[in-house]
Order: sequence, then structure tokens, then C-alpha cells
Amino acid sequence: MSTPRMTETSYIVLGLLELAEPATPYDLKGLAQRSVFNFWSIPHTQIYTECQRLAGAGLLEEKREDSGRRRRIYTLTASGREALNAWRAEPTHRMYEVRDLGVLKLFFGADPAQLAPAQVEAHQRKLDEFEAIAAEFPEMPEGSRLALEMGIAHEREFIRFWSELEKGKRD
Amino acid sequence: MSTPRMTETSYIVLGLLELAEPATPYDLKGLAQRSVFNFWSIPHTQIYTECQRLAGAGLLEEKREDSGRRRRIYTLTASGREALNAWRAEPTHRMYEVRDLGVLKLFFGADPAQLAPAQVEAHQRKLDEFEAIAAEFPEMPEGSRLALEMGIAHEREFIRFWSELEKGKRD
DNA sequence: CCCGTATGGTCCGATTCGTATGATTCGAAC
DNA sequence: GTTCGAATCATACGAATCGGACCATACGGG
Repeated sequence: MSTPRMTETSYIVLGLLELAEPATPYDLKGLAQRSVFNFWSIPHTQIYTECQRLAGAGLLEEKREDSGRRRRIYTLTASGREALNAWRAEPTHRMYEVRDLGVLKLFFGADPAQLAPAQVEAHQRKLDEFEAIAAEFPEMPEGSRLALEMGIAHEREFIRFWSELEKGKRD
Repeated sequence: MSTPRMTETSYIVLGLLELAEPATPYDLKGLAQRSVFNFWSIPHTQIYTECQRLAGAGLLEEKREDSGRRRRIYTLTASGREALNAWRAEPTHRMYEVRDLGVLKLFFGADPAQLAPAQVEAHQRKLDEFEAIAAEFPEMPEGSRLALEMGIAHEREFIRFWSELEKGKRD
């Protein structure tokens, strides 16, 4: 049970499990797709391997159904819970980038007017999606709601930005 | 010269090269660090391998110094230029995520007030950096300027968001 | 009981990552 | 004009990730 390498993926699994335990990786996958993956996605196969890794490290407990599909069912152990809490409590300076393919093309000299309509549309769709979620679950947990609001704010920003470029077409 | 797999990394190299050719991978690395990597970074070793790959595919021409360090010096070929233009011209629907470690923690229930100060500070620093770049190069190419403005807008948004949570401390 | 579809999970080659390290050049000191 | 350290330039390579393809089980309807 040496201290395992912990990545964002690890904490995503721990965090999801806290919301849903006991759960199979498949359960987590479903939950994730309706939530975190909207702003931080990982390939679904990672969930399976990460569960195994974390179980090996003693942060998760693994049970198997003894018949049928023999699914693996996970719960948090005390040290899993502890790791999650420690991560949550520790503020962070580490930053990520707001990567956007449209902006990358723009940077390298693409024609703004040519890019803009598709970008507006794509970001509008994302925004609609977020707002639908917000409307559907008005009683969402505080943290999720805030994360969602942040997502909405960014999408609005993208739309504002690209809309302006779209209007600039006439130049 | 089979059609090579083209990734964002490929276009970053092509785009940088267009700005700086003829150039060594090292030159590109330097240029990138002062520009694109601010919003779309890749490990520097990738630049070396990507140059070789693209040269193998006929999109770049490689010359080597014949003495000393025997550096590889690259220029775009006609088909390299063509690939870059095609990429730029083609609008895109593919989206990326705005990943932010703070938001991830928030989502999983971290205490907003505990996270906020560090987040405000980190994003403020990033914003200052961007604004310094904007001030230093007022005559930046159109595309870069727009990309930078987008970055600035997003950083402001992050700051607004986290500042509000910071104020909410009293609850 | 058979088949089609949905569910649940794994495999594995290809790619990417990033640390560690190696090699060349340059300049300043003596 | 040689030695040393720092800066420049570059690669090697093991570990981690990626994601498409595929396999297995369950379930419902005819």
C-alpha cells in the first residue's frame, strides 16, 4: 500500500464514488457523463483501471458479485475518504488552459468571419445544454451548481466574442 | 508520403514555422513559449518529434547544418503550406473543455471560501501576464491579438467568479 | 427458446508525456 | 589559450494515457 500516484483522474473517481457508493465503474461512468465530463472528461476505460489502481492502494474497497456478471462493486475506505478530503481542502495554484480549437486557428491567422458562425453555434449548443441541466435540477448541490454557473459564464463569453467577430464580417 | 495523421500539435508546428521559417525546433520552442503555449501548451520534446514526422510526410523540408551542432533547420514545403491553409479555412465544431482545477474541486464539494483566495491570485497573475503582453506588443498580428483578448476575457471571468465566492465568506 | 438490443467491461496498439540526461557552445577568468 | 561553469540545444526512454474495437452477459418480445 505504498502511496499511490494521485492524479485528477484519481480524485474524480473518489469524488464520484462519494456521491454514489457503493457503485460499479459503470455506474460512475454514467454519473460522470451527466456531470463532471461536461467540463473535465476522461476516457471511460480509465475509470475501470483507476478503480483497480485505487483499490490496490487501499483507497477503495472492492467486492465482487458472486454470480452472473460478477461486477466489481466499490466503496470508499477510510483512507480513500481522507485522501479526498485532503485534496479538497488544499487550495491550488496549478492552472489549466482554456483550449479552444477556434481560438487556436484564429491565433494562427484563420479568417475570423469564416470561423465565427460555426463557433457561435457550437458554443450556443453547449450553453443550451448547460442551461437545460440547470433548469432540470434546481436543487443541485452547491458545488455542482457553482461549477455549472462557471461553465455557463464561459460559454457566454465565447459566444459574445465570436458573435462580435461574426458581425465584423462586413469589413 | 502517405497522408499523415494530423493533430493540433501538427498545426501548431506548421503555424509557428510559417511565422519564423527557416527555424530549428528550438527556435519554435522559444517562440511558442512566448505565445501559443499560453493557451495551448505541449511538451517541448513533442516539437522535435513532430518536426521529424512532418518532414517525413513531406510537409516540411529539413536541412542540417554541416558543422558544429548540426542543427536541423526546417522550412515549409508547398504541401505544408497547403495543409496549414486548409486547416485554417475549415471551420470547426470540435470543442474543448475549460478545465480548471479549482472548479473541479468545487464540483466535488470543496469549500468555496477556502479555495477562492488562491484562485483569485493565480488568475490575477495570469491576467497581469496577458495584459503585459498586450501592452508590450501593441502591433501584434490580428489573430494573436484576438486570441489574447479571449484569454483576457476568460481570466476576468474567472476572477469575477472567484472574487464573489471570496466575499461570500461571511455566510 | 431464439434473436436483437442494451448493458457492462476489457484489451491492446498507438500516442503522448515529461523527466532525466547528454552534448555542444560560449564567455569570462586566469 | 585553456579551463570551467552556465546556457543552449537535443534526444532517449519508461510510464501513463488514449480511444477504438471488441467481447460477454442480460433482458425483453415474439
